[in-house]
Amino acid sequence: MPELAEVEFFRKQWNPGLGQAVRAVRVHAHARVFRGTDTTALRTALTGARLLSSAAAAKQMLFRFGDAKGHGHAGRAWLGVHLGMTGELRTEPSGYAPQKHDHLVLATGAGALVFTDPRMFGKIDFALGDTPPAWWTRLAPPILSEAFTVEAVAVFLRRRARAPIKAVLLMQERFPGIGNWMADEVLWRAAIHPKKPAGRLTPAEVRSLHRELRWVCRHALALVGKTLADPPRTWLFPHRWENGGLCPKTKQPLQRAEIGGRTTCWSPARQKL
DNA sequence: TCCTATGTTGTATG
DNA sequence: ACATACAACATAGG
Repeated sequence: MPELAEVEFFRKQWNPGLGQAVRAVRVHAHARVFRGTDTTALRTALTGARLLSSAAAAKQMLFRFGDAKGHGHAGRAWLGVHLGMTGELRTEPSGYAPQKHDHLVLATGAGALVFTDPRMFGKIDFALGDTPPAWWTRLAPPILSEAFTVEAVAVFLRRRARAPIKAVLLMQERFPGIGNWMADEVLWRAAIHPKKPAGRLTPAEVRSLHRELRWVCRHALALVGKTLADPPRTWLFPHRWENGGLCPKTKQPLQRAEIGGRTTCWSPARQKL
């Protein structure tokens, strides 16, 4: 279920482990989530290391580990987590027995830090070093940062002029953290049809898109990022998969179709081509 | 049985 | 080289 705000919620689920030393590491070494990752190095480095801090950006999380004694820079390690479609982080009581889809479990004095992912579209990354890995540093500027300007959006839409705006909003290189539900929510609020080619948005629509992107990110983080609760019924979110769902603004029927390879919901009374 | 699912990536085509 | 479209990945649940 993870987009921007859900990722922030799951990041915090490992907070009980902050400051704790890792006593043991359980790994499903051959699970797809470890593709491209050296699980032996991961186990060696994290066993005995202390969890120092965590951060979330876009749909990524980064956990920083250091020496259990807190001195020296030898043994600094970084654990990257992407939740894919079905990934979750949670903390279980000490002594927890890993279940089928619990691909990584870090046993600490404050409980077991669990990464679970049935479909395994998620990914675990591991790196040693004094500085965060390059993939983390190179993430696009957050939508809620100063660097995310109307002009940056306009430039990007011009380059993707022929693609439907819905597909363009899913591109992480410009809209980090936006996923299927947030894209639909933003377009609905901005009153833009999801099939509209990105290059055909008017300047006013681009400004509106930029404004609603920031609005949805800010409020999703405040609601979903705190408790994982569904957004209220004044949002499109709870209506989009309902049979006979109605637009909460117009009270007219919602429509669904596959756009940009993803099922998309919109309000025809409000979003026109 | 068949369809769907809040994601990304490799590959083919233009 | 760049932009675009889509199958593939793997599992569970309706």
